[in-house]
Amino acid sequence: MVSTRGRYALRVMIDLAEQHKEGYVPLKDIVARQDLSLKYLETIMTMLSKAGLVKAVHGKGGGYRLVKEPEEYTVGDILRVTEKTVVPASCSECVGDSCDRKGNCRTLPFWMKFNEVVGECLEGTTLADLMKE
Amino acid sequence: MVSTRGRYALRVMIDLAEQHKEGYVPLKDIVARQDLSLKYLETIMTMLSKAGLVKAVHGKGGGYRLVKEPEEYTVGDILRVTEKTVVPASCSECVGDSCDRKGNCRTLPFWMKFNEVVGECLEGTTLADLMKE
DNA sequence: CGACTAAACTATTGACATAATAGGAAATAT
DNA sequence: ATATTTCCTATTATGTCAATAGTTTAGTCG
Repeated sequence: MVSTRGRYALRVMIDLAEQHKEGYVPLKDIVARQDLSLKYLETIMTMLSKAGLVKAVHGKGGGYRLVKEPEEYTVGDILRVTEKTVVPASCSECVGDSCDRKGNCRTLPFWMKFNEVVGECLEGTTLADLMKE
Repeated sequence: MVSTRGRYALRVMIDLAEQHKEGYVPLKDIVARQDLSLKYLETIMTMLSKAGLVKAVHGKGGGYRLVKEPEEYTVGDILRVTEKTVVPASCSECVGDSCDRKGNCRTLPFWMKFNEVVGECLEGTTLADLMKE
């Protein structure tokens, strides 16, 4: 389940995409438009900034802006930053791992498939797609 | 992310499906085959039993057995019992809900789509499918 | 009936993640 | 200088998960 943090991050990124031509956008403005807590969003933005998804500028006239074009961000790119895990089951990773049941595991193929389906949906949608909705 | 509980539940259900002709199977046997904690599995089995997915019989010669045929259980049926939530984002439910942003929400269509894709994968696979793997 | 077996119930523990808030420090434009 | 805005470092409350333990209830078999 995608957390509140991830859903907020997505909303903010869409907001930034819509203001993409306007230069740096202060959080204050985004908070006003999206009706979210400033303090909470600060922690989220710091994550996005550290991950290199947005560029931040301190001080007056500063704020955040996208580093790339909206169509270059997938939903997965964004959620991977804020969610502890996006992989739907830890088993999806146990292929090269220390799971002693691999080889004759009845469930592994399903988890792999599940992981693939979720991944396709996450990587197949960009910010630009969401702006059109 | 699907929890350990859900993954164990799926494994046990597959195990029960394989022993489907054998009558009631005590947890002790399953634990031996699957190498899981008896006490922890008890709590999981009680959930499955209360939900009506398996029938339980106390005492000597007792144990658990499937109520229906393996092909009649989808993975979703099982995970819905053990997972607090299988819906990938709470937004997927906010359609008829109190979310004051619906109507002009940029993210809702994506969450709906995501929910649908996950649902298809979960409902499109049965215990019988997993036995073949 | 009585011993045995197995599920069911209740409770507890530790670990961890999430959501949200708070105060101050560092950077930057005017 | 001052106002603005990001960044850093807590802290709190809440909730879930994973696992274990002890006891009770419900059947079976001799």
